[in-house]
Amino acid sequence: MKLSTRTRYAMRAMLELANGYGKGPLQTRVIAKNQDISTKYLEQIMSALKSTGLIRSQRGAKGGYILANPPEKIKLSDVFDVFEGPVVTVECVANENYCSRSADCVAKQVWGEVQRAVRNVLQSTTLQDVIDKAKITKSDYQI
Amino acid sequence: MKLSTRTRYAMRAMLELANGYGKGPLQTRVIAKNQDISTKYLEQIMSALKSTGLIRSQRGAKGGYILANPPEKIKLSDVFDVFEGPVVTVECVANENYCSRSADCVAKQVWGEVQRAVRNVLQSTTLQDVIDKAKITKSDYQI
DNA sequence: ACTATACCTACTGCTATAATGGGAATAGTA
DNA sequence: TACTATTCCCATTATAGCAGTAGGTATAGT
Repeated sequence: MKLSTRTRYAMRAMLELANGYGKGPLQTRVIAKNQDISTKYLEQIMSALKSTGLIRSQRGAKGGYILANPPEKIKLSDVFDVFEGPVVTVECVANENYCSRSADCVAKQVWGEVQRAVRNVLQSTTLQDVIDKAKITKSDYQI
Repeated sequence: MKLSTRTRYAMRAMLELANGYGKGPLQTRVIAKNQDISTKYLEQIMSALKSTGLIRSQRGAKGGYILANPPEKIKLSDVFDVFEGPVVTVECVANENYCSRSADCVAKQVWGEVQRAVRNVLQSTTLQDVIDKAKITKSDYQI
C-alpha cells in the first residue's frame, strides 16, 4: 500500500504554497527546485491540483500558483484525495452493489475501519497545522 | 491507495481458514469457489501465505491448508504485511537515509502518522475478532 | 519585442498486478 | 498397483498505471 509519488509531490508542493501563503504566487519551477522534483512532472500535478480547485494560477511572467484558501482551511485529505481517490480500500466499501456478498461481508468491514482510520488523520490536520508543527520542532525547518 | 486484490483475497482466504479452524484442512479449490476467486491465482497466494509461515499445508488427496496458529493468535496485520509490505507510506519513513531532507521533513511526519493509524487498526484485530463480530451481527453470516 | 510563466497534448519506458497454463511431486484410497 | 485429488513449481501474458519526457501554445509582465 504505497503512496504514489504524485501524492507525495502534491503534498510537498501544497506545503510550500502554504508556507509562502500571502507572499504572492509561487512558480512550479521554484517548487520543483526546492523539492528536487522534475519540473515537467510537477507541472502536471499542479494542473490537477488546480482543476480540483485547491489552488489558483496566475499566468504569464511573475505568475505562478497560490492556495485557493488559507492554509488553515485546507485539510490534508483534500490533497490526498486528488490522486488517491476517496481513500484506501476497496470498491465494495464505496459501492454497495459491487458484490453479492456485500451485505454480510466482514472483510469489507475490516477495510472500512482502515479507511476511517486514515481519513481521521488526514481530515483532522490542515496544511497550517503541519507548518506550525515544523516551526515548533525546528527553527531551521524545511518542507 | 488501493489495496491489491492479492491482499483482499488473502484476507478472505485467511478468514475462511479461521472459520473452519479445527475441522481439518481446507482446499484451495473450495476457498476459491466460496469466495469466487480464480483457483490458480489463489494457489499462488496460498503459497505466499505458507512461505511466511501463516498457514501450513497438507499435500495429496484430502489435503489442503490450515492456519499455523489459532485464529485468535493471528493479527490482521500479519496477513496484510504479506503483500502490502510493512504498511502504507513512503520509503523515507522506513529508511532514514533515503533523502537528504529526511531530518527536517514534515511531510514525512504526516505519512508516519497515517502509517501508525493503519497499523493500529490491523494490529489490534485478530482473525477471531472478525469471526466473532460476524457471528454477533449476523446469524446467517458469510466471509 | 522579449521573456517567463501557465497550459495542453502526446508519447515512452517501466513495473506490478492479475491472471492463465502446464505439468511434477505427493498422499490418500480402491 | 492404479487412480485421483491435492499441493507445489515455473513460465508466460495482457493490461494498466506510474513516472517521466518532450514539444509546443497562450498569456502576461517588462
